[in-house]
Amino acid sequence: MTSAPYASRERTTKERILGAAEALFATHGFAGASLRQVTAAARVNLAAVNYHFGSKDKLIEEVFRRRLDELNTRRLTALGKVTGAAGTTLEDVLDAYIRPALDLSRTDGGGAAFVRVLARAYAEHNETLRRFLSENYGHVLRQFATEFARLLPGLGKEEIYWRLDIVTGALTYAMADFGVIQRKVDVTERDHREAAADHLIRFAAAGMRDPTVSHAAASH
Amino acid sequence: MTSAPYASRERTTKERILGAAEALFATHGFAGASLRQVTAAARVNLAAVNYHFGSKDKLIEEVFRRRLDELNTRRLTALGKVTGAAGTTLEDVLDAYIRPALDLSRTDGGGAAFVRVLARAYAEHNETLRRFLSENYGHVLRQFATEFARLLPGLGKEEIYWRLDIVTGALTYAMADFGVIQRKVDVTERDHREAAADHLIRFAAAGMRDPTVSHAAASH
DNA sequence: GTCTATAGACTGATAGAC
DNA sequence: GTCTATCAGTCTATAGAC
Repeated sequence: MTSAPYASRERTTKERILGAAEALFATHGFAGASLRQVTAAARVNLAAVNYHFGSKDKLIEEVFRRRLDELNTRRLTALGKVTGAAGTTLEDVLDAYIRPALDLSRTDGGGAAFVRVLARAYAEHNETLRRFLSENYGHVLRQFATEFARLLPGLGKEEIYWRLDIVTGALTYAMADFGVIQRKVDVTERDHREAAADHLIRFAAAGMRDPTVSHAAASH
Repeated sequence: MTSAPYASRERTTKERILGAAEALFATHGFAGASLRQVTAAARVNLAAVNYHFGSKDKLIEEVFRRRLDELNTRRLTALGKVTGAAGTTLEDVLDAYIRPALDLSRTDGGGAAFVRVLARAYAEHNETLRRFLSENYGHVLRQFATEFARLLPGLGKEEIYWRLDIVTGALTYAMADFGVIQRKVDVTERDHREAAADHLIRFAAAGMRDPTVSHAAASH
């Protein structure tokens, strides 16, 4: 990492702050990264954050919105391409759900940092943030659930959501590169993520397809 | 939650600090929870943390050690009971891996808070902490991998680790209760976690058992 | 072992010059 | 829109009385 990768002079002050904040929130967390660190990395004045965003909390919100809007759109576009088609497989739908997320994590210019910010957000367990995510992603999840239900007619709606939730957990973990599996020196970052996506999609497909239905689900 | 649940008078100052720290780190993160908040919740003096633990970082370490030693032991005990037996199924081994973790998350007296601390630790991506976890858990993971390899002779060692990593991701997510699935009012906390464990074990079993081997794995 | 008091550094936010 | 200077508050850590 170079000393000030977010200070590229063709970007605006606002964008530089967003980029620097994303990287520092990923590394140190929301509480752990100070506005002084952010503005120093962005090579802007300390007062610029409050001028452009109003407060630290508003800055955090903007960091999320910028990436989530894009991921949102890309997932639905991918789903639209396979939905309703005759030969659509479970793997196709899982691919539409998983791959844009893992692609984002290898995007140049901050995407890789953002997925770690997102993982932190889940860990934060913040109610305000959960509501924000649910409001912005709720309809995406519902569209995917509908398509899964069509492909897996043996499973009830509730069972579909349980399984989709497990997939999301494994995906979040994989995106943020939490895993114990260390990339080997002769494997590129890109190939490593590709391998992770393949493993995840196959694993998820097998789990989703499992015909067994838990008796515990009956209690709901 | 009562106003000062960790100030019970039959516990020592040290234990009260650990309990309060666990709860506050879960809610606000390591950087977000101050020693003033911790000592206030524990109803001890501010200086007591530095007297008993030396520093905030050492306190964080102790919060981890206390719970991980127990989880470690319980997983290996559970694995020992099913390992090598004639009728042992994949589900039995997964149960030994998953259930102690989810049990911990419903333990009275702080276990539920700790799993959120653990999830935060993963999100922190801290190298020191990763080494700490790897040193303390590496051998546990290896023992489980060996047993999975015995039950799944069609899969290579590397494939086993990829899949175990996915299971760990879904488990971490489920433990910390990140999921979008909200517990319904007529379902107890205990039943909800039981349902989550059942779903997770079945899903993981199907994923682990999948005979398909990724072509991407060949690049390793 | 527990307390008060405080050092010394850092925080987010803002007022006001340019 | 960007700057300096600063306020008012917080933080960890420690010295020293009891």
